[in-house]
This record gives sequence, C-alpha cells and structure tokens, in this order.
Amino acid sequence: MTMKDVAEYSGVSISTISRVLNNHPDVREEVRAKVLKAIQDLHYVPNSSARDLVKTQSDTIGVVVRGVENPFLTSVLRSIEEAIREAGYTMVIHQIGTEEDEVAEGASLVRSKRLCGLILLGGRFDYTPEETVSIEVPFVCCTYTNSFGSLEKTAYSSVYIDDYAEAYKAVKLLIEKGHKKIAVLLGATDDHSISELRYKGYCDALRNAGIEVDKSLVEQTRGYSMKKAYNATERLLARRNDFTALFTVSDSMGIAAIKALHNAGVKVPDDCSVIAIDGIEVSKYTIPALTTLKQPRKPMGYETVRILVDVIKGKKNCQLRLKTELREGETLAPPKR
Amino acid sequence: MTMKDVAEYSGVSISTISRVLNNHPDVREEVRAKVLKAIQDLHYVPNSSARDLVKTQSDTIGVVVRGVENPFLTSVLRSIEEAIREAGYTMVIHQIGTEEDEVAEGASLVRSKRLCGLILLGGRFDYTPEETVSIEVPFVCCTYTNSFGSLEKTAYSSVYIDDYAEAYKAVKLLIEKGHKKIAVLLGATDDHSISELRYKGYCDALRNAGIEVDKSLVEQTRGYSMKKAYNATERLLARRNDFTALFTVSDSMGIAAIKALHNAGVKVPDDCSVIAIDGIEVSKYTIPALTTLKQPRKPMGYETVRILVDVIKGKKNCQLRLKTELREGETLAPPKR
DNA sequence: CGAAAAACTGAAAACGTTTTCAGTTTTTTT
DNA sequence: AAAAAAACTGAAAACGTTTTCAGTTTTTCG
Repeated sequence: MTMKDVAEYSGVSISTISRVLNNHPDVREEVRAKVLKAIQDLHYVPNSSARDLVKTQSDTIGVVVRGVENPFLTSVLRSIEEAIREAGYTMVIHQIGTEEDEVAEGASLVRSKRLCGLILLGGRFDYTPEETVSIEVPFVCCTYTNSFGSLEKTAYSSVYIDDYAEAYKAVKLLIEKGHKKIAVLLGATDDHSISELRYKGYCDALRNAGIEVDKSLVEQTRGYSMKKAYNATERLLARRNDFTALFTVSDSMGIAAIKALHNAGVKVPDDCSVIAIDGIEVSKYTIPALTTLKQPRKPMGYETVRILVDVIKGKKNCQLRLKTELREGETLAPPKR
Repeated sequence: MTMKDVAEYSGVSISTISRVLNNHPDVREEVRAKVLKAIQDLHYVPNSSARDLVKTQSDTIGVVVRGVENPFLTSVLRSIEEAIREAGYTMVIHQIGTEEDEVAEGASLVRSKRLCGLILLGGRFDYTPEETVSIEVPFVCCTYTNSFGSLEKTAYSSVYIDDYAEAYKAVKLLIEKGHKKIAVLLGATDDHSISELRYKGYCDALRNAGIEVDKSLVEQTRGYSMKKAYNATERLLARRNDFTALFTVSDSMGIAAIKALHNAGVKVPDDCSVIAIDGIEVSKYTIPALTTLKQPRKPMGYETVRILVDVIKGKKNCQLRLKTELREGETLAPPKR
C-alpha cells in the first residue's frame, strides 16, 4: 500500500497525492477530495521512513532520561510524551544509567534516527557549548541546572527550577518554625549535581540564620532509591538523635526517611519535622502526608516541549526557570526539644 | 556523512561498507578493519530511515500504554524499555486515554513507523483474532487478560497474571485471618476489565467461605487515581463502618484508602486490615507498610519483550501466566470486632 | 600445475517518499 | 479575442541504505 496505489486508484499522479498529503495549495478542491477518499478507502498510511529519508529529518523527538527510577522524573516524562504527541511529533525514549554520557548517547541517537530535536531529562548538566555541538539538532535540558554562570545563554535551552534557592526556601521554612538542629539527606553530590546545589542552599540558609553547618547532620546516598534513603537515615540516627528536623532532596527519600524515623521510634512531626522537594502524588497520601515544595511537573514537561518545538521552528534558545509551590502536609511542626 | 563517504575514505565500495556493517561473512579481515577504522574516524552513524526503507521494516518496537498514571504500569514500562534496548531494538511509546482504541492506534503506528512489533500495555483486552489482524506485525499483550476462554490460543501472545485467582488468593488471606465483613475497592468494571475479574475472585472467595457478598461493601471508582480511591473510601465509610478488612485492586488505591481510613479515625490494621495487588516500591515505606501481592514487574517487562522478539524471529505465539508473591506489610491483622 | 571451489568485491536496482522543473490547462486582463 | 498570468499536474531525480547478480581474485585439491 503505497502512494502509487493511491495514485492509480484515484487516477492522478503520485506527485498530486504527495501534494494533498502535505497540504500544498496547488491542487484543485475536487481532486483533493477524490484523493482523500482514495486514502480513506485504501487505509493508506504514509511510510515515515521514506519521508524522513528524503526530508533528511524526522518528526521524532528523542528523550534521553537519566534516573527513571525516580517517580518525579517519570511523571515529568509522562507530560513530555503527552505534549510531544499533541504537538504532532513522536517520541523515542532512551534511558541511561549513571555511567553513560547523555550528550554522546543523545548525539548518536540523533544521527541514527534523524531526530529533529532532543530532550535531556534528569541528572546534571555541566557541558560547555563546544561539547554539545555534536548533538546537531535543537535540544532542551529539562530539570537540569547549568551551573556555569559564565556560559553563553544562547547556547542552549533549558527548563528548570533554581535548586539552590528552592532548597534555601525549604530549610528557611524549618528555621522559621524554630528548628536549629536540621539534618539533611542528599543524593550523590558530584560537581554541579542537583544534590550539591540543594546542599549549598541548605548550608546558606543555616549560615544566614546564624547556625553553623554540622557535618554529622549531613547524610548522603549513591543514587536516589528509597532503600538507600532508608539506610542513610538509619546511619544518621545511629550517629545523632538530637536533630529536630530533616530536609531531604526528594519526596521519595523523604517518605523512606519518615519510615526509618518511625521504625526508630522517632515521631514525625512531633519529634522531627520533615520537608522535601518534588511534590509527587503519593506523598499526599502517606501518613503523615509529606510537606514538600511541589515542582510544577506538568508545566515542566509541556514547556520543555513548547520551547523545543519553537527552537526547531527557528526561534531563539530560551531558559525558563519555574518556581515550586509549598504543599503543606503534616510533617512540619515546631521543635519540642 | 554517508556510506559513500566511508567508502571513498577507505577505498572500497559502498557494498563492502554495508557488508561490514551487517556482519556479512564475505569480507576479508583486513578490509573489515580498514572500514571499521574509517567509520571510527568519520564518526559515521547509519541512517536508519534509509535502512528501514529498504528493509521495509524497522528495528523499532511500539508500546501502546493505556493508563500511565498507574505507577505499576510505569514500572513495567521501565523494564520493557530496558529489555527492548538490551535486545538491540528501539522503542516508541504511545500513551492513550480511555476513549481511544488500542488496536486501531497500534495498527496505525505500525504502518506509519514500520514497526517490527507491538506491545499493548495496560487496560483490558477483549478483541477477537479478526479484530487484531490490522496490527499486521507480531504483538504481545502485557498485563492484559484475555477473557475469551474460547479464543484460539495461537492467535496472539500475552504475559499476565491470573487476575481472578490472585484476587481470590488475597481475599482468602483475609478470610483466613478471621475476617468476614470484607469491603472491596474497584476501578472501572467494564466487561473483561481487570477490576471485574478481580471482583469475581473476591466474590468467589467469599462465597466459598460461606460468606454472602454484600453490595454495600463494594465501592468503585472511574479510573485508578489515588484521589478517586480516597473519595470512594470516604463514600464507603459513610455507608458502613463495620467492615474489618478492605481489599483494593491496586497498591495506589490501597495507599489512598489507608489514608482515608486513618483520617476517619479507623486504625489500620487494628480496626481494619488492608490488602492490595501490585507491590510497587513505595508501599514498603508507607506507615503502615501495605500488605500486597507483588506482581513480578521486572520479569513481566522482560518476558514480554523476550516473547515478542521470539515471535518476530518466527517462533510461535505464547501465553505466559506469571504468579504474584505475597509481600507482607503491616496492614494485615485478625479482626478485633 | 591446472581446474574447480571458495572467498571476496562492485555495479546497479529497489525501497516510498518529496521536490523541482517543465508542461498543460484555466482564468484574468487588455 | 488574444496574450499574459495563474493554477494545476506529471515525470523524474534524489534521499541512503540493502541486496542481488555477476565478476574477479584467492585458495584448495587432485
């Protein structure tokens, strides 16, 4: 079932079929109708390989995700898929682990699949503009923060939150409640990682309130799994039992930490307040419900795609910083000790 | 950067490049090495559009998902992606809502993207073999249960759990603990839906234990969102407050239900036991941890892909029924009243 | 050493589109 | 009513691969 068949069926040439398909103006209304009917009758579906081949580009957007085990990213990914589909593109996903290089993987994907655009989702992003030229097509970093203050702003697009400022905000909320001994639970803190930025926000919020940062209140995990967060909380508790609040860099880690605290006999929020960043669905329904700074997941996905499509269509690169919103749960209380 | 460039660079013909790329035996080791080097030097990446065009098929597997808001499906999807990638294929995802028809959507996707195979994930599957011929390529239903006992077994492949039997098992566990007034929380029960099958398991487990099914203990939601499950539990509680156990068709619904029970002053598991089916990660960390029949998510994804690849390579269709495993949490106790 | 077999290589067709260019018909203008 | 412009249509080239077929070189073996 090719254009040729449709052409024969409707008695016009292949070129005319192509014109109808691509909404070219130069085709009589009568002919257009006839062709459309033929397409219907024959259930013709264009072969996108052939189309992509001649156009030297597809209508496919690639998404390279690092760390899909994170429910927050999964949720952003979901809205990205939705947005891509609504914009008339298709999506290919490429998960990678911690060891792979997203720029290299992305570049290879682009060339092999003739992608028209790329989204880099999750993880960190500390590439210079030179290192990203291999990508060759427009791309948008989603949830990445570029930490090179000096980087030329027009070199790439991104949609992100200000990890430093949001962490600062979270910790400040704890301080305002009266907490002084505030522990923190981090993921891996490689250079420029989200955890590192949030850790800086934590430190500065404390310092600006005149509280010294105490390393023995800092615990971190390799990766962001709940199991690791649970274990890390146990390590923390083995070392200290006098902190009255805990800040975790993600909701998942927060939920796991609460369980660990609970199992150790520490009551949340009476003995220890907890605050996190993410705002995933399930943390509304835990007992107690997690207090968290909710990232705008849906806008994040939609805006990422909108910007990418704009850039594909010739617009300038664009950095979009979104803000979190406090979602009050039941894990925030003044200290009792 | 095409094969032609590589051919010129390495001084052989295009055909030889192709042979090297496709591991054709008919090429001298020396030439192969030379070509490989040229590919390296030039950073050549094959154009899959051209390749797909001539092969009239791609190495792309499509996944049509209904209901990605369900964390369980997301998790299966993740392992499917992993398995597809490891098998050397690429994946395109196509989310659909409740109104769309997965077979029609899948068939169109297959033809447009020249997919070599299709996975139908989530939702229900009540198509006859005739209705699925339009898909044209091998496909596997994952988590679907085909409820046509009479359906020719060789017509299609599937990987699933026995929803009826697993629900029966769950409810039997409650009965064995001594529960008699057992409520149930269902998603939509269209014909042949998973919820309906699990509901049948619930009914039969009760009946076989000599307990009458009481319609006022049955509550259902449209869709499987946590919010809806929460509200449904409230409706249930408004109607009855004497049930001592609750069976929910998914972990997410179970977690939301526990929250609703808790907020209504009903203690879990003291006043009411809860059991669910799914076994998602987070339900280990809720307070109390959810008792659930864990579906083998990872095997489910991997086996789905394995079977699909087998069928693509010419093997017979295959139905694989997997079993759940009890994951004991803290929501199961004998009735106190 | 010569012939047959095996191994290797290249030219060219084919895959199904889009697009350019030229050609034909219709409409508008004078 | 003729010429010019506009609208429409078709033939053919191009996109970058794979594959077939035929041809050439090398190896094997009697």
